[in-house]
Amino acid sequence: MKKRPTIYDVAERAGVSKSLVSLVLRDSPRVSDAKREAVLEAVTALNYTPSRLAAGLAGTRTRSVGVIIDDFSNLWFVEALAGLRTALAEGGYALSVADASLNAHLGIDPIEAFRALRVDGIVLAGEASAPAVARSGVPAVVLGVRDLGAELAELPVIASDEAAGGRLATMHLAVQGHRDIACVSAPGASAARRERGYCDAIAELGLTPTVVRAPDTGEAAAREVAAELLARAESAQAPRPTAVFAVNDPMAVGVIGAARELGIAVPGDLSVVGYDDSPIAAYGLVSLTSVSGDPRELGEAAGQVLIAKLEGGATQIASRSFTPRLVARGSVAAY
Amino acid sequence: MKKRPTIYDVAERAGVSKSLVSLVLRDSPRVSDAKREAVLEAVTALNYTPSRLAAGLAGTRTRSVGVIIDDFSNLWFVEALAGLRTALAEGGYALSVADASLNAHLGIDPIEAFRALRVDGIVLAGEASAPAVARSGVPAVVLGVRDLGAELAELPVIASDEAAGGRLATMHLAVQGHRDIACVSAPGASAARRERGYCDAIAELGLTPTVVRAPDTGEAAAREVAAELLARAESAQAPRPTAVFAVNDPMAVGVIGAARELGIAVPGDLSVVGYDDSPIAAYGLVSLTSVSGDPRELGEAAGQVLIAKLEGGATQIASRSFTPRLVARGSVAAY
DNA sequence: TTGTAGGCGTTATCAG
DNA sequence: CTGATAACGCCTACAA
Repeated sequence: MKKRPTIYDVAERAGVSKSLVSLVLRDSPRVSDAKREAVLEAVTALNYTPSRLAAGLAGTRTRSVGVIIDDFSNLWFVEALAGLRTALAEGGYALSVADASLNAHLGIDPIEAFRALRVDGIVLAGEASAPAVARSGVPAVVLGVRDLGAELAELPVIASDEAAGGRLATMHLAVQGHRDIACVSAPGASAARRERGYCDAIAELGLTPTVVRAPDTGEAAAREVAAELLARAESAQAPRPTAVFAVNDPMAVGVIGAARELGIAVPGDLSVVGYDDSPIAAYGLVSLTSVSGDPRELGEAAGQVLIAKLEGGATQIASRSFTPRLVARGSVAAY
Repeated sequence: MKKRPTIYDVAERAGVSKSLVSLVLRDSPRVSDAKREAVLEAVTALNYTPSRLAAGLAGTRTRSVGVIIDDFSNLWFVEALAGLRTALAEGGYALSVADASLNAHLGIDPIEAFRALRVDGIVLAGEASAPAVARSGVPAVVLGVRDLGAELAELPVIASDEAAGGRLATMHLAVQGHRDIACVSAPGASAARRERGYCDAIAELGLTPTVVRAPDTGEAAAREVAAELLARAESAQAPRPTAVFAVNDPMAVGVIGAARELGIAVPGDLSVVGYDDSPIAAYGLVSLTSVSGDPRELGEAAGQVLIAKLEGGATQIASRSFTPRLVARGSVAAY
């Protein structure tokens, strides 16, 4: 097994100095075409791949950024990641991702891992600890979560306005004539913001809020609490809702499932709105009206803000908020 | 902004030499407890994080492996990744992931990127080009796909026996008394293997195969072809199937959706089996019987095989095949 | 058990 | 424009 070719090998084969090779590789303008071609030829001939390790060590930066993701199984992150990649690719940055929940389970600190990698910047996607990242001293942006920690840490926050999304969903139902609109919520900062949007809208409309909180954000938990909510007799104090806003799509599917088991037709007898516009919402069997935060757009914005921070130097905080939109499908009917 | 502390700083503060620090960090046994503690104390006091860049450059390996994933949005990979992480964490390996489809779109070659990172090994998850990886000379294993390319390249393959899975699903339906069992398939190697399992089982049972292929692996495409399949009048030549095996869960949901639109009850008039046991299969609204390949177990196995290959030296090919199992839910009824 | 010296493959800084 | 030369931070013999 022969050793990898180095920049020396390339230089020798091309008949130039090592520095010239380095310049060509980072396409500096001040290189004669002849020499440049000679170098390029040598590179391909030797199947040479420059070492990022050495480059990072010697240079002032690694041109890499780390992304800390809460939970990979959330499709939201996948889209956001795609947006990030495209934005960062333009700046020539490579990105490496870490799964916060899993790494925690394994006893690994992703921030520490990224410091060891000497990443130029960090993107915090999800409800991870912004203060810890800020303390690490690595330039960072927070993607998708507007919480106190991030703002205290003075990190830019690129987020969807989830309260506005909750409001949007609720208003959509109200416009369809619904007045008994319930909210199936869950633990977590994200759910809390969506729920607050619901409450604000309800208050604004002069209606009575009904919030039930499932023990977790999954479909099964939502199905159970929804079953209870829908099964209760139509008493004067708490009439059965004619519409439900669930704080995420799986939970909305849980609500629909519960309704179906009780013989309540959707959208005939019950309208349902979800959140995130995940793939399941588009399934024919579900056809769920949902609020979309366009995670891809968020990801791109986060990448741009981070690049600006890294290259522009002392850029301002530059947080950005995006307003979600409603994707209407077949789970809502007029009352 | 002060510079990062280096191993020199730690050594100085602890009153020892740089090499001793290096030994402590890699917990070599031959270090006196007193010195060890002094070093550890200095490390935390200085908030020192060793540079993987420098370590990789100087050492004989980087203790990192790259994972090339076909398409992040496939939940299957998420589980497999978790398994990989746990297995590789035991060996002290860090892993970095690349998204094949997205990187291709951006014009980046993940193999090249990993070579630049000097990863010790590569895990190929999905239908990427095994030969190219083999050519790169980096030790690698293929996770989840048994195709010709990998075997020709003499890479270990850790895969679920998908043909067995297709067979399993079909037999399950046959045991329930179904005789007109159709298969809703799609393009791709994976679907092809599952479909072949179906065909084998059908042949073995002496039944007539009915395969319809959707243009892609999505729910919508499956819904359309299923609608056509189910709508056709009960002619002598092609009776309407009483059961359908779909090569993945979203497609199965598409089949159920099509049935519902046609007023065909599931599982009353039509039984459906999916594949992958994705989260949606467990949703109450869907309650889909599905074949499970246990991707997490696969991931762990792949990690172990790769570690063996990296540390054991000249280990054999050591491919491993896992037999999937059936997860029975509510979408199948006796005929 | 501890310390010393050399080198890993680049980039960056200066002279030519 | 081009070509030496010194870092970069660590590992790995080897010597003490």
